[in-house]
Amino acid sequence: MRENRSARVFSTRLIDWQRHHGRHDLPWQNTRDAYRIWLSEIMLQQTQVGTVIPYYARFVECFPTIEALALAPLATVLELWAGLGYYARARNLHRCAQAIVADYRAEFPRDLQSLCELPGIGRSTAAAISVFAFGHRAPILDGNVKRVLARCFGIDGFPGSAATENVLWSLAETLLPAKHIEAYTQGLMDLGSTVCTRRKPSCEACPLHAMCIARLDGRQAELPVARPVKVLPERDTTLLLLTDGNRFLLERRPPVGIWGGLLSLPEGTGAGASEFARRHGCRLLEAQVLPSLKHTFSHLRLNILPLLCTVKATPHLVAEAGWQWLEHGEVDTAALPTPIMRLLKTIRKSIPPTRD
DNA sequence: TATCCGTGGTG
DNA sequence: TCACCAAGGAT
Repeated sequence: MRENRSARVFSTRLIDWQRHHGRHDLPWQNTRDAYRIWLSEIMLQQTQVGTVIPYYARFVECFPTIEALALAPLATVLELWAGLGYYARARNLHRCAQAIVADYRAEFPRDLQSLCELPGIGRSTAAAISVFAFGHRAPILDGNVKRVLARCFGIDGFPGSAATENVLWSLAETLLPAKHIEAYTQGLMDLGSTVCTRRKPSCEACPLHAMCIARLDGRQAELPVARPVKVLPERDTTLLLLTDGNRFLLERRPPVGIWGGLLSLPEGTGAGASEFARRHGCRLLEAQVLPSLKHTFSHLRLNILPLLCTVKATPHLVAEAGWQWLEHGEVDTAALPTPIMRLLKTIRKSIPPTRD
């Protein structure tokens, strides 16, 4: 009974706050187009709004409908996704579009269970689509919501742990209002990203401040409980950067794993550079060790040691399957991971174009 | 179930 | 420079 009243206060204040202070003009708002809502939700997974906006615009322009996306080659999808990270999302996006076209006549299923079974759509994303596209009652639980709930209800425990996450899901379910589910759901995310921020939350502007346990106890800085610290493993890798002055030699990465499906530079050793060049129809002219660059993933610190190999390519050389000679001018639009993209752009500037 | 998956913002 | 993490999902 008390729980119900608390839930009503929570949702009522949040909905009212969202109407006056929430975000209403993001590119994927003010539509019930499930395709666009889905696309935005996938891009927004672990990714901030400001980063997503330009990618979302390019996708909508290039693929106005889910059929257009389903019909596109995966390589094209990856090119547009390059730089956004978590590339499994792009592969799942493409597979999901094809599944919806093939199995659902290009219309998104309207029930939560069917949505959850589609590639790349988990419980929270399925709920967001249900709410914003269909107006259905379903709880989301992203990083913003976890933070708001952990503070407001004083939930101890790291939200990434299964036990704490279960508590948060139950809470999210309990709090759902009977009406205005869209404003409620959007309000939860807006509050988390603009008021109940990770550091220095603006509690004076919060519609929940009177009932927020973290604020009442002065524990805003301690909740939600931070991830347990662990040292990231570190790895060195030598990347071979073959160029004949006009082109770079790129390798298609395996479909799963780091940078899955993208083009990248082949791993190798300095000692094998000459043999490597010969195997690709080139003669090694000069090898130059470039300054190393560090790249931190969510689970790994990679120390990249680039080896610039200037080669003489045989005329009309064609790359083998899985390999690709990329013209210097094609670098900007290729499906390259960000550090490789940056590296190639840097090198390109320092290499005078050669003529045959 | 804990780990694997990118990148950029922020202080 | 560095830690921490953001509209999470798959395995």
